[in-house]
Amino acid sequence: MKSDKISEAVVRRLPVYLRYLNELHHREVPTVSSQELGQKLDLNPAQIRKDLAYFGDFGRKGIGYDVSYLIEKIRQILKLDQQINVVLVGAGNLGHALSNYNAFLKDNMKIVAVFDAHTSKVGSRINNLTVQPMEELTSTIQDHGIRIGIITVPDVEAQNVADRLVASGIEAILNFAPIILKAPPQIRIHTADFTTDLQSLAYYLDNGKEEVKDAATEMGH
Amino acid sequence: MKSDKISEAVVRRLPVYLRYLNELHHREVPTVSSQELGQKLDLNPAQIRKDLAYFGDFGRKGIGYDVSYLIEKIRQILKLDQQINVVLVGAGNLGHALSNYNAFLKDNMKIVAVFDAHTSKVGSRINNLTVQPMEELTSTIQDHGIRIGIITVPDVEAQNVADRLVASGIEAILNFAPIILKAPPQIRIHTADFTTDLQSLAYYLDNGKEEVKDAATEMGH
DNA sequence: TAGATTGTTAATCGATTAACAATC
DNA sequence: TAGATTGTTAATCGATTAACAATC
Repeated sequence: MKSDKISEAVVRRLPVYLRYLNELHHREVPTVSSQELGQKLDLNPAQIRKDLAYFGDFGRKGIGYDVSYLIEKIRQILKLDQQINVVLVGAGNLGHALSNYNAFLKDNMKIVAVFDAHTSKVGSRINNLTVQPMEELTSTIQDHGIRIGIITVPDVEAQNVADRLVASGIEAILNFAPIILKAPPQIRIHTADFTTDLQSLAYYLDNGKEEVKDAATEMGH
Repeated sequence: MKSDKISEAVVRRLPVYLRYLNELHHREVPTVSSQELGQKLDLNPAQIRKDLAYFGDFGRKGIGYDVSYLIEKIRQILKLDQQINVVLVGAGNLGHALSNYNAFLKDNMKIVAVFDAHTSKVGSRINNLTVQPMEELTSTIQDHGIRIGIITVPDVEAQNVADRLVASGIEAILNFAPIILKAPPQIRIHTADFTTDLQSLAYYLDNGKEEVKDAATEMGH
């Protein structure tokens, strides 16, 4: 166990582990090896062991990892052992879709407020939350101890919304607007930009179309 | 110019460059340096030059890059100089939200068909497309020459949908279900999983809360 | 005990950054 | 010409993987 600087790549894999561990737990599987995890998650077993070892000695030699115990530990590491309140800004289609994922975010993250700058949206109900006007942003964030903001507004408004979230004391932002947000360095920003995802996929389309059939032998399922 | 193996990291930056270049073009800026690009996109200028140099000598020493020319080149590299048809499977909230992004995907990617397994959804209109039943999946993909599939179904259905997309001749998949899909290696899969994004953000929340104020000096805006 | 599997070190691999000659 | 900026090589940095002693 060492707690130097954990790389973002490691941190991003933890929720992936957690998700599959939850599935195992649901199936009442008591233990799992890095081998099995690696196979299921398309990762190198050594990498998984190393990732986990950054945070503690969670496994048992010859046995593997106790599923329930590892779930508990990863949830602690990710701070999902406490409720984390989230605010969503932008009550459009995407914001609407995300607010429905509260069920998914069961691990103690919860969207507790929704905001929109447009009066046409304010007051409408989204998934038993009432869309609030931007004027109430700061007070709501502070009153509810909201720590994470999700931005689902059009790109031209995104930086302004980010600035307001930061000014209101938010600590991290998940940004769905296709723009690079600027913020103070202590604010963590993840950008979820599926236009970028989709366009980079296009690169891998095979225009040649020749030797595609040969490669089809090794099926990974 | 070398065309060995381009790493995925490089490919994923290209759409980011393209997006900002489009903005510059819109503002009628004629040329841009790697320096300026780096500043705006939070990337090292040397990295940008290197990324672009994989594909050709697009810049001019002492001048920088011609915006229009670079846009043209990147679109060619990403294969966005041709129309790429996309199918979306899963007409729930998220699918609905994404189908509205057709405007965003202006660079010649187009969602041309939407499918759902549930009879309650089939026949309804989404963004002037009619939701089709799964039985028509293969024929529609083949008739429209659809090459990319977007999966927005619940996680338990995702692998099955992926298998059917692959069997229908799709070449790449953008997966929004929180699951690791298995597919033959020649099928490119990108997973856009915002529960993972959000949970990894939680890690960076500062529970100490002490020296936050000091770090707030260097504002990146 | 024998087999399995961890935690960790060392080796490898790959990606980022610095530096600079070439040149617009 | 002098200043700016590319393309590219070399140096650095970091992440992944292999290997194996420790041990359940």
